[in-house]
Amino acid sequence: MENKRNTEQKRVILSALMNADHPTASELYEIIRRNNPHLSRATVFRVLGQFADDGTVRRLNLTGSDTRFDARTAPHAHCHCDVCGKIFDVFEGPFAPVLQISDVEGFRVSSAQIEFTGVCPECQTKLN
Amino acid sequence: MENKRNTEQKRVILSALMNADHPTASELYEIIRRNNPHLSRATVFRVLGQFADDGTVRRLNLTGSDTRFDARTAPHAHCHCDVCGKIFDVFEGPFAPVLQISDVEGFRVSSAQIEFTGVCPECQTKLN
DNA sequence: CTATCTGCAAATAATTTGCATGTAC
DNA sequence: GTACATGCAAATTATTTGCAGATAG
Repeated sequence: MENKRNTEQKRVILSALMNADHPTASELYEIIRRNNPHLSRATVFRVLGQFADDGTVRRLNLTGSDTRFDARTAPHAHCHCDVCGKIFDVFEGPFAPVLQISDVEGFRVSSAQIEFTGVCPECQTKLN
Repeated sequence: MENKRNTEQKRVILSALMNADHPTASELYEIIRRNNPHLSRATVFRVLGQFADDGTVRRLNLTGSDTRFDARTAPHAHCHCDVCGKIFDVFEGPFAPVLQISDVEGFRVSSAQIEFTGVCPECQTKLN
């Protein structure tokens, strides 16, 4: 029922998301707006929601309350820096197998999210 | 600077949270309200925020956008059922070591969150 | 053509804040 | 006594929705 037509707006939104760093819907809207003043905020929310529902993008619920979006759909974890606020994608590591778990005590798992909170290498350096 | 005084409201809020199931601030407010009609919604938000900041409770960013709170501070993962919406705490499992990771590619980890999304055992039974 | 989409503005819902009063220490 | 806490209502902010006009297929 969702996301049936290929529109200019959808192309612009997806392309902007691929070039952005885990933005919220509003942040992405502000970016898009510079080159597409007519594309509305409601459309950004609507289209991101559709994309998330049909698996084109991932919806992230990270520290900081606002929902963020990620165009990278391959399983990966996120590292959220408390200092600079940046979010890093991490595809490999000892946690990787957890992203593949399909059963937890009888609970049938369809997807897993891992978020690490802390301080990124760059901010560690600055703090010294 | 935060959470300096031990007030009746803080005691009521913490006690209600310990008996509730990962509620949002508003959900907890509705519960508390039944027995404490004078305790205000703003106080619930304010106190939960302080408790989260000083480590008394955990702030959860799970699927569903609204921030939830958890009085269980020991490291554990969450399983979120897509069908009934219930959230289950899971303390043991192959993912447990991930909750102890302190370094991810140079990123200094202070805390980790793991959320599994899927269908709980009870809902699996109902679906058959 | 016509079912979908979009833009706009108004509506919701969550969370925060200002400020006067209350109270823990 | 005084700094901190609370209640209330108003303010903000994020997100959703209704609807009329635009457009993909």
